[in-house]
Amino acid sequence: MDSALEPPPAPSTRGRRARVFSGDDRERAILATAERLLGERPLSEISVDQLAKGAGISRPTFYFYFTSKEQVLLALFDRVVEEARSNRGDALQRLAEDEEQGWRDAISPFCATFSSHRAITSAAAATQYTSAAVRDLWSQVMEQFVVEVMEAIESERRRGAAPDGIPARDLATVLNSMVERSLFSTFSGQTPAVAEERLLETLVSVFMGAIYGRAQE
Amino acid sequence: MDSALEPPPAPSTRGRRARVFSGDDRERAILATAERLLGERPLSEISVDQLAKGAGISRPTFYFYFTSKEQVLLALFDRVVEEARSNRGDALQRLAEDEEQGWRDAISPFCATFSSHRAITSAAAATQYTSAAVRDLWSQVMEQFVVEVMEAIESERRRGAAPDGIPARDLATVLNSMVERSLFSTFSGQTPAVAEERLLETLVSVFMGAIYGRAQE
DNA sequence: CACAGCATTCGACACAGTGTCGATTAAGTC
DNA sequence: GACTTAATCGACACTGTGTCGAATGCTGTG
Repeated sequence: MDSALEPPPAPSTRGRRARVFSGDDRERAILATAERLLGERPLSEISVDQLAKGAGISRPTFYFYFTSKEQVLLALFDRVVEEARSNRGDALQRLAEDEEQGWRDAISPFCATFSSHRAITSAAAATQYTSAAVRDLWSQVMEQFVVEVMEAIESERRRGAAPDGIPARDLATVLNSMVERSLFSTFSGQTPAVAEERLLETLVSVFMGAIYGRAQE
Repeated sequence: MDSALEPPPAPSTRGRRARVFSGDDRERAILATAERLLGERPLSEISVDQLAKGAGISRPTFYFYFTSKEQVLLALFDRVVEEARSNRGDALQRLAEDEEQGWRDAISPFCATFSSHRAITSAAAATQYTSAAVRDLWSQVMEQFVVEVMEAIESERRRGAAPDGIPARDLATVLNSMVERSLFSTFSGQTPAVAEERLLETLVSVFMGAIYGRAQE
């Protein structure tokens, strides 16, 4: 089972491609192969040839669909990012009801998305250092989370629930860095790392202390 | 200015070069070249040939000194780690006098070391994903810091200065992840990142809140 | 001083991976 | 049936890695 697709998919009639495989099929096969292989080894140890073979095409044909293997990862990661965005909910809008539960509900879907696509997210985190395109997408995603957390902190301070302190943007940034790095450590089995089942509670605890806890009085 | 060391006597271009440098000189020249080039671009964009040329030797000769370019980074990083260890001081032993100042003094040398060797530490952080040897050394270093922070937290809890809560080891781990990732973001100029001059205060503030701050009572 | 042995050096090779070009095929269009 | 276009791949040029074996000079011994 080297090929991700076997011969006869129903000759669906969309468009004008009743070829053996349509271009879309091939593109999906490449993406599926990449996701499978990323579960086994990092992108740096996966060659374009292996992606092509896995999708049942030759190496030059791969370049008909993607300009590099990094672009494949980018496409996969893009889908994960979309999923994360649609899952994120409005927990941060309901902090006034129950602060701790609100933060937990805000962080949780982030963890869940990372967890269920750990091969892709881990690869994306690692490939930041190699590919500018991946780095840009990653930092755009992080920027969005930082802004959301920052606004939530400011809102909590305005309503008097959280004390003033260091700039909300700075606080949101380091907390976000903590979540990012901790998720990566835990889900890629590094040492030291927090056990998966305690990670969410640990992160929520630091958020609570950092945002609401008044340092030594 | 390609060669890190110029041969004092001008030997004939052709044929074997006269032995003007000892092996130690050459090894140092390779390390110096690597450090210089890492200031300009990541390790993945530096070839063995460029390291060799920079040290005034041919590519095969490079392999007489190091088995790969990752080993060069490992040697550089090892020296930084030693420096960090010798600079770390005993601030965590003096938390009882002034908690906030104690944590600041404990985190500060860590920041300083990272800062003054940012090319090497950034490269080491990035190369974790490529090289198992670098990853092992890095996680060994992180493990040491986590243990020190964990013991300090436990000590603060014992003396009643900090409330009990989540396991000290877990707390120490995520705080360490935060420091690591924040330093990396800031010193490699990523977005989002905290400005260098506010980073230490921001980190200390989160430490104080997470360790001493009682979440909502 | 000769010469053996060791440290050091590099040319040349084999190999793996990347990215491109041009020719070729087959599907759909007119 | 000729034309167009999406899709395909063989072959090539190139970059980088790691190894081998043959030089070359230095150092110490007799």
